[in-house]
Amino acid sequence: MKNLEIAKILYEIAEMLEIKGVEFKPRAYQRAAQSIESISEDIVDLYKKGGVKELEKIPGVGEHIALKIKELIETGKLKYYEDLKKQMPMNVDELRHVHGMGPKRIKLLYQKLKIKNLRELEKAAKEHKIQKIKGLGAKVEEDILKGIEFAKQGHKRFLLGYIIPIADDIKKKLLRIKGVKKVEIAGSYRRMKESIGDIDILVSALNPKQVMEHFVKMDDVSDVLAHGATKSIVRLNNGLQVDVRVLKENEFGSALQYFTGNKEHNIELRKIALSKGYTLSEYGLFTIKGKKWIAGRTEEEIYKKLGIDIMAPEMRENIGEIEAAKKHALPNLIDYGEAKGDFQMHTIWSDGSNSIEEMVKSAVSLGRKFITITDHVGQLAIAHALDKRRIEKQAKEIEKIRRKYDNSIRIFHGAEVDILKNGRLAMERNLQDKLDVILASIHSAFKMSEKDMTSRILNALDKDRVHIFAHPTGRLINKREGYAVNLAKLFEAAKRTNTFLEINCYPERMDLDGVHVKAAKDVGCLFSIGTDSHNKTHMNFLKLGEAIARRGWLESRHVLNTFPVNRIEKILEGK
DNA sequence: GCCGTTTTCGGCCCGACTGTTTTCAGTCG
Repeated sequence: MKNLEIAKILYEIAEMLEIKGVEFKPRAYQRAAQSIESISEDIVDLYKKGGVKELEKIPGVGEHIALKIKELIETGKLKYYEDLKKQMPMNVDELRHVHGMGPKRIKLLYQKLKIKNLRELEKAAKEHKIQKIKGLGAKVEEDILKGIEFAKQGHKRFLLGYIIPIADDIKKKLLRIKGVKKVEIAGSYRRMKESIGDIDILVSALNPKQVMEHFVKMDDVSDVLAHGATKSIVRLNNGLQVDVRVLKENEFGSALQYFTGNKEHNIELRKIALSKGYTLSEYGLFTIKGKKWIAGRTEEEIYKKLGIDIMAPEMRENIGEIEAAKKHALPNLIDYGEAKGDFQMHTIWSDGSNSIEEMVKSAVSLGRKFITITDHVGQLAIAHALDKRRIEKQAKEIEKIRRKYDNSIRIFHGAEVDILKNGRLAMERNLQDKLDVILASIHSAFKMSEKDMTSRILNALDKDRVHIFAHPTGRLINKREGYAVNLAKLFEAAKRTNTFLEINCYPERMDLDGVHVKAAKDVGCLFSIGTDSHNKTHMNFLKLGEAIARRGWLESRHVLNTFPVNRIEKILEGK
């Protein structure tokens, strides 16, 4: 049983309790679920290590939820959950994903119309039965139908790498409206989360109404979901939801703080505010008595008044940053622009679409100090994997290009080599020794058991010349889960063998992610960033890698890409 | 059900927008 499976069950329990009208418990289950989602340790390992007591150390997990998790791990089932489901004739999970369907309406529609699932909800709406219920109306019915349409398309999250240009474009459009002074994009975009659900934009302007008018009429808007005096929400043609709020100047900092979140981080902050006799909202920090305004113009002054250090938005996930900020022990994060080069890219030699020289030219124009050509080697026929003969030929071409560009950039000759099923690299050892950088990765037999996959990888790290273990979990966002691997053992092996863990920042991969990076850093691992570029425009993804590093609390000393090139050379040669 | 610089009981984050209403409940973030 995996963390995400357990979290999902806890979320479902929360939803069912909400429908039953139980107070406070839903929040408790949600909080526990959220917490379990965001820890990097395998919850089964935690339980094996220290039993129920160890589980209770997870924030939001107390005695009772810990016992329920124990039951899930040991029996694969949970009686409390099964009993709740028996009391709940409708498919709560399905109905909850329709925009506008909350617990109260799910309950009401079951009581009045016996609606149990999406299909029955759609039927009732089309037959106009919903608008006849007291408290609902024609508009609600229409919105439900729209919500069903959207839910049917699948509610995948959008990839940060592809959303950044769209968000920046909207920002530019808003800045062009007369009277607009400031525009900031908050939310998961500002936290640089690898996937985002919607975009939250904050505007400081003299004329809120006019901003709202312009915003809902932008090109590319397919639906207006809300249009108020200071807040509007639209959906773009690609399905992305965008929220805009207009604020007064002395609210801007508190709003930016609030809408950056995440939610759990904010809840913790508000509790701190209450403990100090303040109340915190998007409109500012106020005294409880008398509602006197204390702060809100900037984020800095809010954190300061709360007595804690301000941290980078990327860290605000309630995974320990507030405790660190209280103790003035926040890390000195790697900055954007500190990664001076790239440790993974492909060319027309394997499955890329640009030549080596085109990649080099592009890298030079981006100011990169080094790049690494890492075409595929191994069994990936689809990727035109290289064999020994072609690697030697490629080496000659790289040598030629090096002479041409020598002063402007260091070109490492590397390869991304498959780790075969038997745990050996698909490249003979004496050839490994001729290359500057060996990336090893899994591209086949994904479905091995965790035990077998773990020893497959560890074997390669131990016996072959592996500088970097690439895209360590193998996940593809929205497409497939990673393969089963014991990350604790992997991290320990990476440290023992001086293997860098890759932060692969191709938008679909973003692998490792921030949570795993933080866990690996805590055991002493080091990292390399690779864009995994398959054409020259992909090299721009490098800053996404820096973002993951920041989300994983890394300092520049943890990231090979920030080292001077001659030091990188020494480190690579040392293996 | 969880949690503690108001500690083992009594709280639990806060506000905008919408639709269906004549003052508010429900949903969302």
